[in-house]
Amino acid sequence: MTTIKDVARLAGVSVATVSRAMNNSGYVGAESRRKIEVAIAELNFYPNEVARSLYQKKSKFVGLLLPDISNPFFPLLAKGVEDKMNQMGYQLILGNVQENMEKEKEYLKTFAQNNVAGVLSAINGGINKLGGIPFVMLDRVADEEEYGVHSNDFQGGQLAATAIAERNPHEIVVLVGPRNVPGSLERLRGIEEVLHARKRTYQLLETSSFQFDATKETTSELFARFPKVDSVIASNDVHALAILQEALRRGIKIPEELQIIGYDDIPFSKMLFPSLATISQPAYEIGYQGAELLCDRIEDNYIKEKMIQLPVKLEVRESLRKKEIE
Amino acid sequence: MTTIKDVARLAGVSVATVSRAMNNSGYVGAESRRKIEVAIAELNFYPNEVARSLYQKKSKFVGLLLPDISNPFFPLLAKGVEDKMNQMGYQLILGNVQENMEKEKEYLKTFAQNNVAGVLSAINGGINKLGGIPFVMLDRVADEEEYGVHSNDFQGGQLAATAIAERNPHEIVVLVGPRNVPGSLERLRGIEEVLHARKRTYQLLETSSFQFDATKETTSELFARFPKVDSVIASNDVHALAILQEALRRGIKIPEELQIIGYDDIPFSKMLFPSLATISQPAYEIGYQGAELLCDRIEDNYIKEKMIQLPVKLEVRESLRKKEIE
DNA sequence: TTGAAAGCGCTAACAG
DNA sequence: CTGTTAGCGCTTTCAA
Repeated sequence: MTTIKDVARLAGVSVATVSRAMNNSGYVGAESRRKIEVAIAELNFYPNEVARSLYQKKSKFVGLLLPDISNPFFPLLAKGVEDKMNQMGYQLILGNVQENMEKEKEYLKTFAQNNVAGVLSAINGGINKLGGIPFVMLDRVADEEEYGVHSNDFQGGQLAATAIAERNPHEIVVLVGPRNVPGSLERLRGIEEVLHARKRTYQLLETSSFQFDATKETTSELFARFPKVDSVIASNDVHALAILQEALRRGIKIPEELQIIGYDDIPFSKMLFPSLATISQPAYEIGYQGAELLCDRIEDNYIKEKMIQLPVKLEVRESLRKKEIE
Repeated sequence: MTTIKDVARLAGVSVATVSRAMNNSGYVGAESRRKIEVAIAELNFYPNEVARSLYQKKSKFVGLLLPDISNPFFPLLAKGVEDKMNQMGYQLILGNVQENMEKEKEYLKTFAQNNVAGVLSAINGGINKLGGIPFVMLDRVADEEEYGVHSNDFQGGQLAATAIAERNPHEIVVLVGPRNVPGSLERLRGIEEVLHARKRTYQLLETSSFQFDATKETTSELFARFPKVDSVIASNDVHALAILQEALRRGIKIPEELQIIGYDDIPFSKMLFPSLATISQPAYEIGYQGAELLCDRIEDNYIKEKMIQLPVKLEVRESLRKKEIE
C-alpha cells in the first residue's frame, strides 16, 4: 500500500504539503504542486479513507435501510440514492431489514461504529435517530419525522379511489397496508374520502405485511372472504399483481369481471398483460431527492424544504374498465 | 462519543486491558473483566470500527458488485450474501454497476480505499483483482476465475432444451444472453447439444444486455424476425416474461401457440399466470455460499472447493405444453 | 509557503 | 496479569 509518506518522499516535500495539495486546503507552491502531482501519478496513489475518517470522525459512508429489497420498488429507490450519493462521493452501506427490528438496531449500531455521515431510511417506526447523525426518511415518513421525502399518499388514495369509482364498481375491496407504515393510513383516508363522497360502499382487507411472500395469503383471503368482489384497490403493485394473476387463473375476466388498481408502478406493472393500472410513485426520484436532502444536511447547507412531498400520478392501464359515460 | 479511554478510566484499568477484554485476546483478570464489563454497560460503549480497521489494515466491510439491482434475481442473491455476511459480522458496501465499466472501476477504488476485507462480484469480465484483496465471483464466473459460486449453466441449457424438445416444438428460437456473460455460452452449448442430438432446428436471437429495460427491444425483434416462432428458450426470466406477456397481448395462446421457458426463477415467475416454466437457479444460495467462501478466504481457512457449482432445476409450469407421449 | 508534531481511537509488542 | 508506548495513514494547528 502506498501512503502519503511515499508521495512526500518522492516529491521531496512533507506529508503536510501533500495533504494540502490533495485537499486544496491552504497554500501550496506551484512547483511543489507539480512535483506532488507527478509523484501521485507515478505511484498510483490514492488516499486511505479509513485514516481520513478516523481523523474527521466522519466517513464517506451513508447507511441505507430498506424494508425489503425483493420488492422491486426498493431497488428503484436504491438506485436513485446510489446515483446521487456516488456523484457526491459517498458510498452506501446496505441494510436490508426485512421488517425485523433487531436487524435494524444492529445496523444502526454498525453505522455509528463506522462514522457514517448520514442515514437514509425507508423503515417505518424505527429508532430514527443516532446521536447527531443526520437522518432522512424515504417513502415511509411518519408524522413526527423532521426530514423526509415521500409522495402524496392522500392524493394517491384519492386518485385510486376515483379511478375505481368512475368505473362502475359493484363490490369494492380496499387493501389496507400495514398499520405501522405511515402512508397506509393516509392512503386509506384519501380512498375513503372519495368513496364516501360518491356514496360507494366498500370492504376493507388489512394486510399485515408488505413483504413479497405475504401476497399469497392476502390473495386467498381476498377471494375467500369476498367472492363477489369486482373492484380492488390494492396497497401495492406486488399484491395487486398477485391478485390480478390469481384472478386470471380462476378464469375471472380482467377487467370485465374484476378491475384492479395497484400502487407504486414497479417496472413489471407496465410489462405484464393485462397491464396493471396503478398509482405511480417516483421511486427513483424519492431516492435521489432524499440523497440530495441528506447531502445538504451533511454539508450544513441551507435547506429549503425539510419534508419533500412528490406528486403521484394515475396510470390508467388494462386492468381498469372503461370509464362510465357520465 | 465514548471511547476506550473513558471505559478504562471508569473501570480503573488501562486501555490495553480493556482492549484485551473486548477482544478476548491475552490475559485479563476476573476482577478487571468484571469492572470493564460494568463500565462498558454503564457508558453504553461500542468500539470505533474505523480506528480498528486503520490499525488492522482491514475493515469489516465487503464490497458487493451487482450488474443490475432492478433485475429481481440480484436482490435475491444480495439477500443471501447479506445474511451470511451479517452473521459473520461484516457489512456490505453496495455497488450497483449497471454494466458500466467506469462505475465498476470507481467502486473497486473506493473498496480499496476503505480497506475492504473482500469483494463479492457478479460482474463479468471486470477487473477481478485488487492487490491482495480476496475476490469471489458470483453467478457470472469466467473460466479464468479462481474463486466463485455459480450454477451449472451447461446443465441448465440442457434441461431447458430438453423440456422444449419433448414438447413438440415447430419453430424454436433460442435467446442468447450477452457474449461477455460467461454463463451465456455455456448454456448455449447445453441447449445446442440437446437440440442437435434430437435433430431439432432452431434460430438464435442474441440479446446484447440483461438489463431490465432491454426487454422491450428483444421482444419486438423476436416477433418481427420470427413470426412463426412457437417455442422460446429465453436467457432469463425477465426477458421470458416480457415475451410471454407480449404474446398474450397479441392474442397468442400460451402455451398452445407459443411455449416458453425462462431462466433464473425469480419470484414473479411462479406468481404470474400463466406461470413461467424456468430453470431455477438458487440465487439466495449462490449469494450465501459465495459469502461463506469469501469468509473462508478472509480468515485463511482451509478451502475445500474454490469453485462451487450448484445444481439447477427444471420448473415445469403453465408456459409449457404437455409432454408428447413418446 | 512549508514542515514538525500532535492526535483521531484502537491494537499489539514489550516490559514489568 | 497489567500498563506503557508506538504506531495504523491522514489532517491540522502552529511556528518557522
